[in-house]
Amino acid sequence: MTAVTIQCCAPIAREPLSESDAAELAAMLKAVADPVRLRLLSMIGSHAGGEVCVCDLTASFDLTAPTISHHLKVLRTAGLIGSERRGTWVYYWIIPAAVNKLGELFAPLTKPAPPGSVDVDLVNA
Amino acid sequence: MTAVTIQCCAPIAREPLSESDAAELAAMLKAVADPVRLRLLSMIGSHAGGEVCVCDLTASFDLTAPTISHHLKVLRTAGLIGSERRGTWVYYWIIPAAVNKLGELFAPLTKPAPPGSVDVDLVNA
DNA sequence: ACACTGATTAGACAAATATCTAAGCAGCCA
DNA sequence: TGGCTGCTTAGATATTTGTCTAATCAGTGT
Repeated sequence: MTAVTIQCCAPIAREPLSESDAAELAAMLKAVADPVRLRLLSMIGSHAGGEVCVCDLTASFDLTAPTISHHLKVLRTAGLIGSERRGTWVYYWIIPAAVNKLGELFAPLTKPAPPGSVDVDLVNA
Repeated sequence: MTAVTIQCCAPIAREPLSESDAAELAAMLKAVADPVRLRLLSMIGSHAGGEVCVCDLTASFDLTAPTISHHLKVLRTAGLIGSERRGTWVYYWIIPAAVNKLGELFAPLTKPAPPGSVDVDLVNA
């Protein structure tokens, strides 16, 4: 299905990143480099149905609603999630292309995998 | 210290991260969520021979030596690179297992999809 | 219109951080 | 020994950031 992989950069261990690519990627990484946002992203991304209501997220944290809202905004601004209001509630979903982009950045060099087929199996050990 | 945990977590879109896993991963991500450190990491990781002398890194940046040293320390503390002094110079190398760990975090879920599995259905259960 | 709930925005503040200068440490070489 | 170079540590500072409270916006239902 050739997942939509925004092409940006080679894996980090293949060639040096340009200054601008590094800046762009660092901005995305900064968005996920927070425990709360990481959990939010995984909650949203792993949720059956592909969408999560904010109301289902806040309960899992010991934080106020504005704080959760702030973190969601950071993720959204970074292009990692999308959102839409439907009636009373606001729903969030993950944007796979953006997440894939990060995955490719740290992809191992043992296998120069073309987009779509990532066969990381060294987890087995 | 930086416990070198080779394997840690399922991809971010497979299941919600635990609080402690999120904290551990966020610490690693924070280390790479900086343009300078990203470039340093890619310079080190992509260098032929697997090692780079600090003296070869500083020239590429418009920063003072102590600042570069600081960033290298952050990467080293996060377990992403190793270092050793040999004579006059200090060499750095990448630690692939740590980088792979990040790659797996953002790995796409294309593979473990048995027929009729939960894909992206917009049905509100 | 009004009240109520869900979510975001605005503003404030403490904590973390990226950068610098100055100082210290480790090897080389004359 | 002394001086020189490469790198790190220490301390200071301005900026960024995570969190809160208070206020505001958006929808629903009397």
